Amino acid sequence: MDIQLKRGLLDVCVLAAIKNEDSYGYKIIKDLKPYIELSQSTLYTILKRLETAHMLTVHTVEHDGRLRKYYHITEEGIKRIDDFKNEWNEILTIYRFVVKEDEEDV
Amino acid sequence: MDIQLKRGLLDVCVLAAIKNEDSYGYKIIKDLKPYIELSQSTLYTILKRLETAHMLTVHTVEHDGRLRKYYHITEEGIKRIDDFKNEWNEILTIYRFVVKEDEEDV
DNA sequence: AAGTAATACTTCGTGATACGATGTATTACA
DNA sequence: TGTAATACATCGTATCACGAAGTATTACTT
Repeated sequence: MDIQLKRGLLDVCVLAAIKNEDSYGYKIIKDLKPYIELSQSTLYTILKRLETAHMLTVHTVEHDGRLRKYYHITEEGIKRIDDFKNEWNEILTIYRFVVKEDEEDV
Repeated sequence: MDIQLKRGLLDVCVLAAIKNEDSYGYKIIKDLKPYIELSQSTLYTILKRLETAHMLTVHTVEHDGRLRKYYHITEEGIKRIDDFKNEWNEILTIYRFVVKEDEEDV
């Protein structure tokens, strides 16, 4: 998929991935794989960004002798998903414009 | 609207705006305004990028004593719109994932 | 006649971002 | 013994949207 189209979707996808259950980096990548592929460097960049924006909190848990960083969504993170759902209507309007122009002469 | 969400849509919108009739910068901005707002600096950056990518061609026409640069879509530009329409299904899948996760506990 | 809005294109600088490359470290399995 | 899987971190880079500022003409308003 076009890189540019992914932008704007990535943050929300990550938030959606941790919304119902706290999760950690490696699992998030695997969970999202069927929908959107993202590399580790991309994911950790996003997680750090979302943490700075207070959309999630982090807590470290020991698991099988190694550390895992679990990410927990905050109220602001939930609001971010809501905002996205509202913005979706604008996206749809734009999509319809493109299709309309495209089919005008078919 | 979220800046990131606009990315990926911008290029295609501009191409859609010139698809049925050659147009020029100032008019493109006005035509797109109801759907997506973009500044002059943004638009001209996009037009230059699309020209470099051979998705459109430029020809200058004198109009009322001043020069106007008309943009004409190419086959590749038309293909770009087609590609976008295909990618739209992936976007929809992602959208549905976000909504599904979001409504799981409602 | 003077001033302002609209038309029309250009360039510069900047912050945000996705991602490849690379590194570290442990566990599981062949 | 080796390799894949698990798990997180950092650096550098190219791309990009956009504000700011500039240039120049036409059209209107006062």
